Amino acid sequence: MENHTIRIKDIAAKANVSTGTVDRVLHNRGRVSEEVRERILKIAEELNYKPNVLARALVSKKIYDIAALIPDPAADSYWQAPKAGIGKAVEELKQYGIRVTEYIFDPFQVNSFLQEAEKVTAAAPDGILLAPIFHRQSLPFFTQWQALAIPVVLFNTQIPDYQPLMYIGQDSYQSGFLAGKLLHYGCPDPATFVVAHIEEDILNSSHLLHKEQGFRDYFASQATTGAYQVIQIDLQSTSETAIARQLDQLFADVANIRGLFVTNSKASIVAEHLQRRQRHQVHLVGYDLMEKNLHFLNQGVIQFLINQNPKGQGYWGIQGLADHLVFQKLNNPIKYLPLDIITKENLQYYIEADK
Amino acid sequence: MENHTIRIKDIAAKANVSTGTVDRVLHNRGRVSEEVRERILKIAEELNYKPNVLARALVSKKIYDIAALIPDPAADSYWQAPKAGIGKAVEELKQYGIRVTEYIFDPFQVNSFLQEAEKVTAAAPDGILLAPIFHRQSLPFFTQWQALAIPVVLFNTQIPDYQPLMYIGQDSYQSGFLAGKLLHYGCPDPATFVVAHIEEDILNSSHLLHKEQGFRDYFASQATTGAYQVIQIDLQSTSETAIARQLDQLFADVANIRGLFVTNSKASIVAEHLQRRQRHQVHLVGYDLMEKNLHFLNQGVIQFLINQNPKGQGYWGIQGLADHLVFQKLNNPIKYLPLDIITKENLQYYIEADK
DNA sequence: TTGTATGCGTTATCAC
DNA sequence: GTGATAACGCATACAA
Repeated sequence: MENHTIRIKDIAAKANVSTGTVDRVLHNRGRVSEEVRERILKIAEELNYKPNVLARALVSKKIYDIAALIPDPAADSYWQAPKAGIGKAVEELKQYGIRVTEYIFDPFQVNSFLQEAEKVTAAAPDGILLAPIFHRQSLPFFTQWQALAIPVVLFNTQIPDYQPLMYIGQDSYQSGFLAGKLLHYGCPDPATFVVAHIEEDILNSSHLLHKEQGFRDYFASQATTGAYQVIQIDLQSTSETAIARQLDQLFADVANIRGLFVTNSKASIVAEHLQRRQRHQVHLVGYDLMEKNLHFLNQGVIQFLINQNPKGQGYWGIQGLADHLVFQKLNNPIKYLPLDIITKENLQYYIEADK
Repeated sequence: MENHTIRIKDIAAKANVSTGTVDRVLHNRGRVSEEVRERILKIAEELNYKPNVLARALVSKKIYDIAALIPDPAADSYWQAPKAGIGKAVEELKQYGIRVTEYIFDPFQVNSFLQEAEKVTAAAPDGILLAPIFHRQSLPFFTQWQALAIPVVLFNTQIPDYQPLMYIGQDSYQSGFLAGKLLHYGCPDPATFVVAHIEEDILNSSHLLHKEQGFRDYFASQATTGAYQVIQIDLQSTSETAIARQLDQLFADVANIRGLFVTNSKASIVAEHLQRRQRHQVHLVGYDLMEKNLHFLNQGVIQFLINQNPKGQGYWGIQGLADHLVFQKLNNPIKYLPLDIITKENLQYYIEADK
């Protein structure tokens, strides 16, 4: 009864060669006769050899440098969470030689992104984690990095027509679909629902359009179709009260609005307005556990938040890169994180959740 | 610039002793003069020494035997998931010397539990993971195992007045509270809501009573209190159609029932009845992603399921034991898993979720 | 009471 | 082309 896990030594013995030779074929370093090579490969296969990761990490002095190209949390606090997730992954993986250098850009300054991306290229890291919020501007870098054979993991925003090593994030379309369900369930009677985009460059943000499409399709898919109307509004805060004015106008123009769906993490801006105008009959669904959102969730102004699990996105992004670089494990190229439904009553278990 | 992580050798050099001596004080094996002992401890502290887990696991031939005392999935398929979670954790931890032996008991046979628990005691494992669904019968074993200094981790069911190494599971009370919210949000008008316990020995299952209490308290906490009535029903299926009869009786006796809350994983039993009787206006909330439940979730008969994350419970249970046994890491004694809200539209991301 | 030597499985550097 | 062999950091049997 062979109980012990089989090691390089075992396959060396079985093949009548030394461990050095086995190692050379297992790592494709050549300098091995074809005949021996095939024999060893076959035996390794038969014995179902699995390298001991611990021993490998212990002996390997190789440091894997990963560049994390992420927006500045100081400019938009949403990005605190992915940063925290990255930190958590680093903590777990540093003993395996994973190092992460962060390149922080201003999410409102394209130039800042371009600068930092250039730095990343110059640093020639072993892997790149990136939130490609500037769609168009990201594309040339992808081709650069591809040419340099640097694996890239994307999170937060999916980029059509580009296949990274991995994408980590949510299915935007389905999350909009879910938002439709949540508003509909709380208001089954015929009504008008509003999709609100806030302070976004919509045309450069296809994922927000996917959310809107999912939302519209939910209502279109209901049997009693026609009873629901979905309209869209694009809120830009050029001045302090600009958004308030736009919303007042909306409610003046459109009758029977019973629900609003905010497609990014800024539902609190709408919530504040609803509360001030005492529009208790209007339900509100948004994204992300931002402090301000939580305030209005607890007040009952926001009914549900869909958690994009931003911390998990950072965490799994680094993990995915590590799987590729050190563990040679291949993952599914798309990792959709769950669409967590957060309400006042289950919030507490998500704010301290680790992953 | 000292960059490398500090090792036993480093502190040995600094203390002018050998690595063997340092090792002896670090592991409290005695045979070291008090003077040297203190010096070493102080230096280790100063240098912030952290043992290299990899090297330790590599060299240690110690096998940690963990006994998992769990109900038979064949008797109640709910228990498949914790079993799968245990398997996943074992897969990740076996290279650290973690072995798990499963002791499977019939969840409907107290004697079966007693037998298996005795076996566990006889096996004298290094740790125990247990779903204590037989409350009273578990208690004497806890004292036995405590006397033997075997760490115990509980999952699924919290036991009052007993402090295990860790409890993994949900906050039953809060999940009932959440169920109240979900039914109320979908039916804000005055109505009657029913708490249904199915095929359970209620008096021996305090966690179900906690769910009921949370549910009741939700409605009691609403401003418009008095508008909602909450009643309880205990469904026992002595015969094929017994439950159908009880439910028919319920709807005959009580007017204006708009929602049902099933406190265990058997909401599908109620769902089947609601569908047959075409009671579309009655909402249904239950627990767990059982195949039958998913069927009715997709049919729209069940509106929401609260996911107890049973796979995660098994997974984190073993992880918690491993943290204690091999990594010497101390965890919070209570790990409440999130109350995941599952609906048709976000289901897909939970059925294949890994943890 | 203390120090030395050996091995865990893998990698990498040498000689041959 | 191939096979010894030394290291990685830690644990431990044994020698001193």
